Amino acid sequence: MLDPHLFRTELEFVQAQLKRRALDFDANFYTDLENRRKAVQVKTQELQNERNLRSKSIGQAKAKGEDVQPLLDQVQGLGEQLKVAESELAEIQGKMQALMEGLPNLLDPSVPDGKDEDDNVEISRWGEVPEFAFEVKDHVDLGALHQGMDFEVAAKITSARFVALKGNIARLQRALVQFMLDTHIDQHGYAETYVPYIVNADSLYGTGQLPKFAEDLFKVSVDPDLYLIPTAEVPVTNVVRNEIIDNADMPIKMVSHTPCFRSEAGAYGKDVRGLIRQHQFEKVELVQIVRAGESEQAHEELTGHAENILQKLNLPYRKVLLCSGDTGFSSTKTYDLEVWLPGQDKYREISSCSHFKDFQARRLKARWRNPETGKPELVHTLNGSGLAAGRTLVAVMENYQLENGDINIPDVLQPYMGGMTVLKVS
RNA sequence: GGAGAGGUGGCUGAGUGGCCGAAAGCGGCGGUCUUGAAAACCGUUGAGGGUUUAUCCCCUCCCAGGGUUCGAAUCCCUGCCUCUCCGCCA
Repeated sequence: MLDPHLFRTELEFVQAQLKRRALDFDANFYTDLENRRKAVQVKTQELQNERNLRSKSIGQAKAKGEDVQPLLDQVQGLGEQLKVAESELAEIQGKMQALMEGLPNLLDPSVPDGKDEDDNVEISRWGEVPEFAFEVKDHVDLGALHQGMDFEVAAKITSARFVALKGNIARLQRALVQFMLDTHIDQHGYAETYVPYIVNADSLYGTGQLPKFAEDLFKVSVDPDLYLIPTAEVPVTNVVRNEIIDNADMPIKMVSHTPCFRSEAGAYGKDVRGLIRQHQFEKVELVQIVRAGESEQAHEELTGHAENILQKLNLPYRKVLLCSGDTGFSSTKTYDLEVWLPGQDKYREISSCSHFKDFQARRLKARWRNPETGKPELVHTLNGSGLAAGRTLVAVMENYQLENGDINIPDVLQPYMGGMTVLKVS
């Protein structure tokens, strides 16, 4: 949610900024609503004040043993007036709320204008794209060769866009997760966090998935409304919902490994082969809750933490700054990390690191107490994949493959694989 | 699943219709004292919003949502959550 104060003081600026999102914000509609809100709110509060004063005098008169009937006669009808005013106010506020919560975050000035992913800006590249002296296999063929990746059996168990992993391939994914967690905990200073995988609507509202993106979610219960998490961002960031955090506890850095569930509505026909786009996948997520002045630097650092995983795995990747048209609803600025996939002969997203400023915090009512002012202030939130484990598994398999289909195990993963150095095709 | 007890400020906890945004204690902040610190003492200390240049003033909030009433933390209804005991279970 955007700062309502900004709308009142710098409406043209907001309008111009939303235009970068290809959003035509109707300022007249807003101004109209806002003027009505102001008038009705003032009127309502005046009536409330009058009611309070009169009620108080009735109380005092009664205490003195006076006859209160004349006073009671005076308040005749006031309750009805107030009821009308209050419901009118509630209606206007509801409309205002609906308008505001549908608006995306304003983009950071450094975000380039553009229409879609083709206009994203490459910031850097790391690593050598491997040259193979043989025809490379993609992870689907490699997985089949190792009898470790079975899409048919998954489809039988549930439906399309799921996978069953077996044997060393399953273990390799687990090794990746353990390695990522240990690195973020021991080297990057994150606190391991275990959270529920089913969340309520308030939590999804807080991070911005609801009310706009309900169709992307798996709903598992109607009463109460509960959903499978699309990312650990939701439960982990909601740790601080409705909290006022002590200065001493800031900044908060949490890392969590969870499965993620996405309905992928509207993605039919995209990435139908393999592990790239599934309804369920494993991800290690980094979340930071920081002071306003620290968030930009935190964003760079957090992205660096995700990059460090790729570097330790020696996987070639590039860092991309998303353009205005590709930046997510809640984000003010997002870096994507794209790993090289030999099976596709291109870079594919493996991590998305976003900075939300106070956009989520305002929805979450997540604040910290600034010791300088003694007052609560909205925190800034950030998150990023560190990394998507399923896609990392794909990247390792494809980049580390040998001609006969064997897969070398990256050095850093070998301790997690019982000392194995290579996965042999049996 | 059955029975009972509860949800009040940063925390503990009093408050059963008006004098309550709310006692007391703890914690925090400021001060006195002290070379400094501790202790002691004094003062101060919830959040959100409206109006305003600002002060002032006003409104809302005692788990959430409804209701009763001139007036609700307090009474009624619904929901959610927590705790205790029993049963069951990993």
